[in-house]
Amino acid sequence: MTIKPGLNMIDLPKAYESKQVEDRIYKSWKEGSYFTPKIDHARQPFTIIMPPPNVTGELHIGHALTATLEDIMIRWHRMLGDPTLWLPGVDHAGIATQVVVEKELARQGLDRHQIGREEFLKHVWDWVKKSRSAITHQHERLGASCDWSRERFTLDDGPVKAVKTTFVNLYNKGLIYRGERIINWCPRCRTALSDLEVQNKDIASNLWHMRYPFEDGSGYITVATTRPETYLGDAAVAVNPEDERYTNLIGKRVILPFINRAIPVIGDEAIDKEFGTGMVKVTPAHDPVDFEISQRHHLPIIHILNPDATLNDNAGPYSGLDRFEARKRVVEDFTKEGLMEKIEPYSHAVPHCFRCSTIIEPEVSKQWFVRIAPLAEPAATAVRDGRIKILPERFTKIYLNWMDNIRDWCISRQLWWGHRIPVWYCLSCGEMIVSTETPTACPKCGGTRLEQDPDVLDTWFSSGLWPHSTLGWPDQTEDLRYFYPTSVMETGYDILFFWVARMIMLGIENTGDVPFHTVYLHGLIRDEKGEKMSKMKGNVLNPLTAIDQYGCDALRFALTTGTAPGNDINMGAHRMEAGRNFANKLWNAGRFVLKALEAEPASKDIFTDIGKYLTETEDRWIVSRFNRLVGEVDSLLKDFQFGEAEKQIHDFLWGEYCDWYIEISKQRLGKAGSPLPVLTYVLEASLRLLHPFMPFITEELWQNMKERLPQGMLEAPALIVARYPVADGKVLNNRAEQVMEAVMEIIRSIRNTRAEYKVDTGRWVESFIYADSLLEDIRARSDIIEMLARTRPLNILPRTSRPAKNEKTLVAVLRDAEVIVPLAGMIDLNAEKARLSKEMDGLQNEIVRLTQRLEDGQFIGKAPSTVVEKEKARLEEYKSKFARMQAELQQLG
RNA sequence: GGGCGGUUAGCUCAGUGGUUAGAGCGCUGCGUUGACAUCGCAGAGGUCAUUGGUUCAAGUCCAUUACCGCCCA
Repeated sequence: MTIKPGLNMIDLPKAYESKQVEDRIYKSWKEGSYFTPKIDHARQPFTIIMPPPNVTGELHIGHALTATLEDIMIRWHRMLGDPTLWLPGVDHAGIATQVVVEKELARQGLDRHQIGREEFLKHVWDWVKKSRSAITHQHERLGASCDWSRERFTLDDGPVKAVKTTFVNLYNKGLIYRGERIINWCPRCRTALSDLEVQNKDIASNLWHMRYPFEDGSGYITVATTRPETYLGDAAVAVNPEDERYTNLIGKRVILPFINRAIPVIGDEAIDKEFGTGMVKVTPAHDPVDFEISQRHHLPIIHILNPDATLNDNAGPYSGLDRFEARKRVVEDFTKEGLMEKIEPYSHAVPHCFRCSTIIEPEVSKQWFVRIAPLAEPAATAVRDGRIKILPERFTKIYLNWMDNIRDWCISRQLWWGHRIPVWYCLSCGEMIVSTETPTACPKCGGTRLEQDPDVLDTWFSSGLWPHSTLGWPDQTEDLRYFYPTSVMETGYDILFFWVARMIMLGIENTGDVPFHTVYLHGLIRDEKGEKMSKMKGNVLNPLTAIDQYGCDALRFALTTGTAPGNDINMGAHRMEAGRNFANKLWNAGRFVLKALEAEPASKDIFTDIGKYLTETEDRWIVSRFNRLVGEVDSLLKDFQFGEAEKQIHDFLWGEYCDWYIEISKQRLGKAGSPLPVLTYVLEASLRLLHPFMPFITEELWQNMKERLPQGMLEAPALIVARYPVADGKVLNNRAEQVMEAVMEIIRSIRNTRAEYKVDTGRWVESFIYADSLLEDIRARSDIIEMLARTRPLNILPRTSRPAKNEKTLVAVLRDAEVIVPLAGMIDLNAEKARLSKEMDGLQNEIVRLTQRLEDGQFIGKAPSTVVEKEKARLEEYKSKFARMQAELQQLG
């Protein structure tokens, strides 16, 4: 189908109005079904699985960057003709969503425990429905050309089946186990967390030196700790067995004050002799290192905390207190009794919940774990041997370092929202049943009183299956066979471990093949001052607000242009203004050409035979420059350098097409030998080149152009499915480029002179141009020089006819010409001489440098001949220029 | 403690060994030229953090120091 342009020429507004364009264009793309690929087994597909945004609420600016970069790749490949799939989806986001819905309930005065699990989940599903449609809408606003017909949610039947199947398989292989280990407990979320979900922050605190009296009354020992309240759970005091100060103490017993429990002094190599007093309290239930010590010495594990981090009955007089209040009281009591030897300021890393920033309690707990090393090894190998390439490359080392030091992954969460662990316990005989199907009876005793494990899985467990679960795994679907392994995984570097690493591990485990061939990691978006965006700081940039204000294409431009892969981006109004201004510039260039197309009938063979319309030097120049650009953009895109590619397109359109070609074309428009075919050809192809980056404005202009051209000239029904430009080496034209460089340089030098001497804008000035090898070519374009430099009469003469003496004139010595502007009575002769001398100094330095280089046998011998030739040419050019300047200087007297 | 990144114009940043290092914004001057003032023309502004090395050639590669930031423990 074709897209009807929204506006007729007469209504084409002077400024680009994104609001009049974007929704209409997006709708037309959807109606054309352009986002859904056609499976073609003769062709290699290009596939991106979109990182599923959390269903917690709205997209933020980071999602906008993800969507933009992925859309650029997707649109580019679609235009290359590849079967292109971009599969969108949403993540149920266990903790985050549960927290959001709990807050909603709290506003209504409700608590999830009051309404029960089933009722609570209904509320969550209501939330999910609303949030999903909001996210879809936002992606549409961003111009995301993803295949909505394949959209997935992590709690859809397919992904659920994938999760259960994976769990059961890993369990049967012995790679999932249930055990009592130290985990990270968030007392606010009231769930276990994985090591990755913990953020360590340095906190200025104290080191408390506490005295424990010996049981036999022979004095006391002193231990140093950062958590004095945990003394209530101490099972021993440990010293390094090689610490001569204390070896005699090993085997003695000390009393824990106030609770009067006796514990032994033990020796263990893990103790750092330098830390504190060299004597360390051992709290097995609440410290990872102490837990390991307790395993080695068979110490009892004494829990002192309730799930909400109040102290339990083991805490004796302190039971019922909050952990921080307990700390205060313990310190007070020890101090009162003379048992606090000293308190010294001490800064150390304290674990915090990544989600709610509450201080985490390490805690021994019975949880489900993935035995990860057997999965990590093939995942590391896949990157080491290049089956998966990580960009920017520096992240490879970070990835491998993490993989090589990986620790078992705690996957159970004490939440209600998520994938329920597919494990049942027989209440009759205690048998554990691990199954993808809900069992009806215990296979061991036949009992029917079965209870499913109440916990759910870590959200990242299901995310880790995403590239294959979305395509249908464990079923061998056509999509899975055709699109897997996918092409690129594009996401932020902040979730390299959380997500990318786990997708690689689980992808290889489940399918035997890598989930994607390339990992492209983008940076974080910061505010204009380079600070991290956060709701707390109030410096967040809402993508929809930005789109409303500047337009989608402007936002996309701001997010991707002039940025380096993997680097953080400072975003703000200035960048988006630049994007909007560029869109407006392009819009007006389009208006100019479209208007001309309405006035002049277009030739039918513009796009098939542009060669015959290249009548003037500037035509050959712009077409040559454009095709150079196409080649450059092609190699940049292949190299994932999207920002640089976009910048070059921008520079060409603004700096060459608009600033020069359009200006020059005005003179010939509407006459015989009109440049309209060239204007049209270059604009049309430029729109195709730019389309992946700025899809809306390019489509709108392209449709407007299509409507104004004879039927069939533009074959594609829409720009989104038009062919991406391919560089045509036959139209590259060095001579045309050299001549135009000279012409532009001449124009600039005259304009420069006019500005310097404040010649009125409207006034014509006479000028003389002396040239030799390019003389005829320059003379052929004298009308351009006249018009753009406002110079008349313009005398273009051979160098041989240069008079021996000037009057007081202004002189510019250029690469291929000298320009003389006689401005009688206005010239400051001394200033002119100084300017020339200064320029000659710079030139002289270069001449010396180049001469030395070219006399250096090493350089001649080792540098590539093209470089040597280039340098020789430069030297000649500089010498010539220098000599001509010298002559001019003498003439000035 | 280990690792990584950054340090380039007033600001924010590109620069993937080979012209006298670029862009956007800001700044200065001029401008109502029939695409565009969301614009045009012209201009000022840099010892590419430091020191040393590799190379015919270094902003670019290697090492060092300083400062800033991030990740891991």
